[in-house]
Amino acid sequence: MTTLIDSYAVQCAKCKKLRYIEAQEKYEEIRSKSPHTCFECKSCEELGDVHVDVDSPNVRWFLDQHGIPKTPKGWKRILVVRGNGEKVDVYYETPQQKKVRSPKQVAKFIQDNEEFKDDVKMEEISFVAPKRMKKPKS
DNA sequence: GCCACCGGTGGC
DNA sequence: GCCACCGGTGGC
Repeated sequence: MTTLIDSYAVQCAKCKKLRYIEAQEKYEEIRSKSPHTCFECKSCEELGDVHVDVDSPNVRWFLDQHGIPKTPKGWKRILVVRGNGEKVDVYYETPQQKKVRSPKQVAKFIQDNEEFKDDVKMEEISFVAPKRMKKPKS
């Protein structure tokens, strides 16, 4: 069974609470601007959405890097959690539903599909994977 | 034959 | 030592 990352949360720069972000697109928007533009809650008074338990048997937590570019229109960024739950593989799906998994393959795709070359730039693609969150050392 | 998935490693 | 990237292959 394939496990995909399909839920996203961000931390408010002010109150430090975590907020779920409904859509991947919205999440990517926030991530692309971070850390230069910090996310803030609409209302810090409201209770946080989630409590991170890195040892939870039900939920896996991965931490994303800042500044990953927004996925180009027509493309999909797919995050597959490996069987052991420790590592995530990043794939992109092209507008033709072809999966690519390295910058080299993206470059080749652009080369082979001249008609799409204006829709995607190498700088808009990042295979940097989120990392499994670990318990902070006490 | 394809491709989802994982292992290994070069480059940092 | 880590991890982005790629090679190889088992299962279909």
